[in-house]
Amino acid sequence: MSMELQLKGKVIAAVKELYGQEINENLAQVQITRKDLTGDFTIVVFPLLKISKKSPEETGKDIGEYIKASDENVANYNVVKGFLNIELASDYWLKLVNNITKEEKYGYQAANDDSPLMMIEYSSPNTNKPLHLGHIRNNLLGYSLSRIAAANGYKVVKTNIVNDRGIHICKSMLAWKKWGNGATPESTGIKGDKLVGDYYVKFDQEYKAEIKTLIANHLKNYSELDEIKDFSETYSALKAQKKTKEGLDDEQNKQFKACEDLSKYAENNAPLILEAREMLRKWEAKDPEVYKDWETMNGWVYKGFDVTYKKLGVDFDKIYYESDTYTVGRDMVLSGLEKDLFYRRDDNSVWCNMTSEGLDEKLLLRKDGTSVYMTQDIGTAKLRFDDFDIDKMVYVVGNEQDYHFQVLSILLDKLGFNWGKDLVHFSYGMVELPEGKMKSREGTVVDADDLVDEMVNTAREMSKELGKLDGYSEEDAETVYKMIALGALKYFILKVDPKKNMTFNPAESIDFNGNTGPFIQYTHARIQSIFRKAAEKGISVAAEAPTNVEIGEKENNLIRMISNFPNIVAEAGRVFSPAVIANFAYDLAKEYNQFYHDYPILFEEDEDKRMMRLVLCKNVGKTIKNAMWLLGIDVPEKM
RNA sequence: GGUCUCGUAGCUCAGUUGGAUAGAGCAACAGCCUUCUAAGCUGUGGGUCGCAGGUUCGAAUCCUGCCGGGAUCACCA
Repeated sequence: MSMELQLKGKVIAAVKELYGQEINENLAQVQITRKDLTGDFTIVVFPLLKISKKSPEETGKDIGEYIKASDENVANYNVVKGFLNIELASDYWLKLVNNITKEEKYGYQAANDDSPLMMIEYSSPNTNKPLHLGHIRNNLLGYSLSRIAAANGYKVVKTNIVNDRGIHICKSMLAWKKWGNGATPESTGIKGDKLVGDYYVKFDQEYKAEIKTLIANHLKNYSELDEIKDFSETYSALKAQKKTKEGLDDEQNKQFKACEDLSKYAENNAPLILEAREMLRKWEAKDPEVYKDWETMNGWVYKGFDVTYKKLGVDFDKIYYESDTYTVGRDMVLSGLEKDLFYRRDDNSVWCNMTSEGLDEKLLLRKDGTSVYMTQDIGTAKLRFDDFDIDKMVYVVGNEQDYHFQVLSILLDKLGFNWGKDLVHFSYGMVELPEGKMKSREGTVVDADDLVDEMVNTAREMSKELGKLDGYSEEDAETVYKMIALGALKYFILKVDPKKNMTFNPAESIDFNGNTGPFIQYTHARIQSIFRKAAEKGISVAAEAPTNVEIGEKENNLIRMISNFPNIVAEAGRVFSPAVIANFAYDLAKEYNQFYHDYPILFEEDEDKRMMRLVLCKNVGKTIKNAMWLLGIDVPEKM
């Protein structure tokens, strides 16, 4: 039982003994003492004043005295302004350290055959463009979550759903057919996912041009727009004004409606989009030529993705492809239709009425019978359910999809999936640039490969300048550069509360000093260096620390922090937040560096103290390593 | 407009079930390497926790209203 719980029990016992009243356990508040005050645990006495009918100071003293007398681990206590600080004996803490030493996987709970299975979906790329910074956040969060879940005793299956079909894929295929002249990754030397992405952009440019022409040609059909000079200027001006408080007057409203109509007409009737839709129909009909091109181009993209995934150090246990799941989804929807869960409109499209759940009506199949996003997710769920005995399903998907998952949860529940109702949408915030959202069509995205490469270059330059890896082979040094670069990037992303939007400024490169991954990695390397030096001096680290020495303030802080690590892991698992782990690792590293600066370790003359500190260092190193593993960050022996 | 979400130092972010004097890093300035790795340590300056009420012994944290940013409400995925 943890000391926190023990103290809680003591407080309850003390109140009963001293004031003759049974209290609810949430009145017995025990927390970790603030760093700037003396003590290890703090009991808040304010909630007890009504019962004690004494001043905060007196109440604190009463309870402090009782606890000190009844627990041999309690060395002393003090009362400050209604807060009772309990000080524990040195040997209590040192025994705790010796227990931690025994656990190599300290902080982790192992899964067994009966453990619940958590499936975590993350990444979910589209095969029409390369991965960017937004995907990086998704991948890093998903990967870290899977490790945190594993450390909390879950069986974990990491999964990926590849959006490999749909109109967006047809767009890049069509552009490549039209303007590609048979270009391949081999012929151009361009990475496959980027090559395909280039044609997606090309499509968009040509499409926009067609829309413009169409609008110009049809402007005369709209009498409301007779007078205007520039269509897009007028339209966006009206849009802007609609958002303001004044809004639009009747005349402007008519114009606005006309703009909307014309714009919609052009978007739906541009030759390119008609061709792309035709291509999608052919694809769904398994037209051999279209299908072959589709396979070829997706093949290029997968090769490109593999490179990026490897670079990021993420992987999957099972990959699903929408091209396999969308028909399953369609069948599910049709069977739901038979059971009257859904309904068909006159135009043949299929819908689900969710107004009783406070939501809208949701389209499940288009009038031409093709699938939409939601249909595919239903099919994917079905296949996963067939493949695995899922207890908990977690979707790592951006917060722009909050509504989608609300709907999906209800649909899956209606369709009889027992985990549908409490599926977890791990909803994370967007990565924004200082000037706003990233837009792939406008070329303002931060490319994943470029970013990692740039970080590795910076890490290499910095290491060489500092000369820390002299004596390492080129290959070994390169491994460390990559470790540091990824450490910086991963920590930078993961330390932020996942549900919040975060800002990334590409102009200011990610730091390697201060509250960063390399700072924590450095701390680990520093600790390992001590053991190398110790070995040189012929000092071996004992299995147990002597418990007969007094520990200092920094040592006490360190022990308290590492002993709290299992609670941190549990908390991170409970709220699905790698940031909790990241902040812990930083605080621990920071505390250790202060200790390192203030206390001699190998130079300590008292042998027992020296040994105690060495054992403590060992455990701090292990805790840092284990914490960073949960973030998917490796720590070096030397840097 | 409806729904959701965020607002903490110049910038990027922490802040536990409500708890003590709201913390880090970056940037700026001033120090510390003839002892275990200076990617480190120490110090200085920097705050109306968006605003106004409310609940409470106690509010950055909970409630209400307002202001501001973002997302979403597609036969795009």
